[in-house]
Amino acid sequence: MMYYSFMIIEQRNEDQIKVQIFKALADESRLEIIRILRDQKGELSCGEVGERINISKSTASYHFKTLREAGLTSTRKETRNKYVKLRLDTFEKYLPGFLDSL
Amino acid sequence: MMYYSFMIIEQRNEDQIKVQIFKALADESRLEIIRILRDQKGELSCGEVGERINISKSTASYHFKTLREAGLTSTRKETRNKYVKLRLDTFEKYLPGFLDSL
DNA sequence: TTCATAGTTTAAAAACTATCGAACTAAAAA
DNA sequence: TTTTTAGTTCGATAGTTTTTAAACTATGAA
Repeated sequence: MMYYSFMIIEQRNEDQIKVQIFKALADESRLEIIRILRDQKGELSCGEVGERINISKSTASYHFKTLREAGLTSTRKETRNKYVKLRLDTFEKYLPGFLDSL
Repeated sequence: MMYYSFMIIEQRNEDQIKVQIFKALADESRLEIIRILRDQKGELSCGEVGERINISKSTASYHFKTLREAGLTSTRKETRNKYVKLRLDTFEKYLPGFLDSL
């Protein structure tokens, strides 16, 4: 029997993924961001979203990172802007029906 | 126009309720507790649940309080024990489909 | 009454989270 | 080339969360 180092690199398990998602959702500013993105039915730049909820740009950036790392949003960079949208696949998989009730 | 003091007691709004629920769900021990209670399809005492996931009784008590205050569980005291069960109404209202996928 | 059991509360430490301004980076506009 | 714009990163700070041991409460058993 051979042991490979990659064997002990424990894969992030499903509960840890869920915990990360719930942490990302457990903040009023981020719920607002999600609601804005849902209603927009498309992409918005980080700046446009940040403006609407009145937080500093560094705080906004922090929230976008939190959402992105939880797999709840994806971003696309175009010229100077960064466009954010919801990852509907993640919402569907882990929180079916949630977006409609938000 | 008359003003009543209760008018300015701002009602805990829906987002705050959701944030509290997501905070309660954002912990591996509590996800385990919820899974145990779901599979039990009935009540268990706090002690019985705590034993199954190997945490100290004060930590267990803290987690039960967190879940209860988020409206995710209810408890009934009988003799020396306190029996916990899920509040399916809350799960249905805020997280339809979640329990099945947990 | 005394002892044991089940659970809560408290206090404190350690880890984590949210926020902001300032400095920074990269790309577009002048 | 220089300046402006959009966003990220850093450092500091204030507040929150998780955990444990110890003290406490309430109930049932001996």
